[in-house]
Amino acid sequence: MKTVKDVSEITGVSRRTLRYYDEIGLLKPTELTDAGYRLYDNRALERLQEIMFFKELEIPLEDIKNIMDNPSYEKEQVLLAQKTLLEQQRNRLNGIIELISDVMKGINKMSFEVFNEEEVQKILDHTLECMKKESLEEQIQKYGSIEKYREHLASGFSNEQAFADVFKWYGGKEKAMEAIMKSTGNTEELKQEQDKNAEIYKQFMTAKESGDENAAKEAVERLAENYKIMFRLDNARNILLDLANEYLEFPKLAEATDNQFGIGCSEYVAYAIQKYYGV
Amino acid sequence: MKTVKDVSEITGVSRRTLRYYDEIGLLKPTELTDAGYRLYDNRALERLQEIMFFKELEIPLEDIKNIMDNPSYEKEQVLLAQKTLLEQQRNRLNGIIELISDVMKGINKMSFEVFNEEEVQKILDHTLECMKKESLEEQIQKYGSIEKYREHLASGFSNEQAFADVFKWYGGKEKAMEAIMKSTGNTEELKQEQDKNAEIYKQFMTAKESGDENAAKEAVERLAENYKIMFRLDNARNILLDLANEYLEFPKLAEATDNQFGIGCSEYVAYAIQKYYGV
DNA sequence: TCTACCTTGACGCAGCGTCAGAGTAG
DNA sequence: GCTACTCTGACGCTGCGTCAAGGTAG
Repeated sequence: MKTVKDVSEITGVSRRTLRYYDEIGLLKPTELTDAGYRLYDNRALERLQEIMFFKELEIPLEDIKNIMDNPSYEKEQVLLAQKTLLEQQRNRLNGIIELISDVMKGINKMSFEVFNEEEVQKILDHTLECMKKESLEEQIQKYGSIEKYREHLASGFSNEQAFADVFKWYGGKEKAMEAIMKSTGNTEELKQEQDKNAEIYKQFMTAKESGDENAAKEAVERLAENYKIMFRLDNARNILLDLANEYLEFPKLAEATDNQFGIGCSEYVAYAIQKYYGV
Repeated sequence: MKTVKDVSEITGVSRRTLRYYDEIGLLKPTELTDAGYRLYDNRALERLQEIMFFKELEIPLEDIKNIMDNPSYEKEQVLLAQKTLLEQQRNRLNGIIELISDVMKGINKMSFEVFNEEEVQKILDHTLECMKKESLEEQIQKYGSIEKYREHLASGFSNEQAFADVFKWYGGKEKAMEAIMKSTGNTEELKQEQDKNAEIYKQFMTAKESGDENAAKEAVERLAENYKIMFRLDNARNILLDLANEYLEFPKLAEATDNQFGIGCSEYVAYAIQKYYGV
């Protein structure tokens, strides 16, 4: 029979932990002395070893208790579930690590303010200037007048949620400004990336049909690269995660995509993105 | 000015969270009404966005507060530290994921008991039988008699800590028994793996001198493979981590290794292992 | 009697979720 | 006066670390 100190020294588990495991009924001492001292035999030690093993796998104590007290509780199933969970966590960490790396590359440009009135006007001026005449006239027809159209654009910029998103994607005002100024105009250039996007979506559908998870993973990586180029982003994680949410929450957007690339496409892409980033 | 509900809806941050951030002084409302209602302006929203950004990077709220309230607190430094931390966590997860995979392959053999007296005798018999005559006689000379030597071996098996370790490495009695029975005998075969081990240690030293972290990582992987073969293990994570601990805690073992492969070798190997598994 | 053990109880940690009970804006 | 908001407690969660005050084994 071993006292708490013995057990603690043999196994490296702290006395407090032994007390706690007794409290929650995970590891009861074999026997109690008259004075209430906890005594453990070898069987208890073995049980403790098994507990430590499962604990290393980051399995919650409550689950460990179930696994061990309930033989019918299939260990294999628990292990598989835990593995999946940990893989997800790892993917999430990978996404965050990449995000940090990308942010650090442009750290000196970080500035966390949002556009003011003047800046919005500047962006609008630039946008309208850069628009080709035909498409501008089209919009004017649609909105009645250039002022109305300008108002419409401005409303997009005063939408609080949009601000929040822009902030999230670009990590700051300066960068967003810069990116917008650069991108409002070169519709020609954008065409290329849009074509590439379509190609990537086809890759998603191929992956979907063959059930090739690795191909889906690669497609997400390519999509991220393309988004970085298209939107002048340092990192595409946030914008892709938002895209996934939109696909899942707004049927209209999902429908449009599905019409173009096949039914279930948007949903598949959304889940692939979420899986890749571990959310 | 926005109420808590407004802010919550715009940013997706819960009301309770806003209250908590007020409590800990991370985000104070811009103003309080006479009735004590919290009101936030756009600047507060911007600050909240920045908070959310850092929170996504898993940076503790206390650190976020420091970063934001103290401009001298170098963001770059914090980000780098956080990145390192997350990489470490990821490595740990990778190690555990691999451990689970390997355990699941042999899940049907899992049985969490430790050797009993009879089994120990069986192992000892087998060991002595398999020993070559010369080396056996050598040991008899050393210990005085075969009984003394047998006792010495048995003492190794009744060492509680040794039990705990064996359990940890093999994940169960059955597997450990099997492995021991198989391995006590073929000293010839073992020689090969020992040579390979020496080669791997040389690779560690090369990596050490050139500062090539990737080479060190590969060496750890090779070492793990070799240990799996040498000790008939399903997974080498635990035994390597124990090895690293021993190198760092017992100078005698470290010295022996250093004498063979160069000064600082054991320490380097130990840290490489720990880094690889993220501990 | 001294010392090295042992006991229980209770607070603290991080970051909120989730009630409850009571006041307030429109 | 109704409803939808707001407020401030206060407990709960996980897995222990870390005192504190007091009993016990040898």
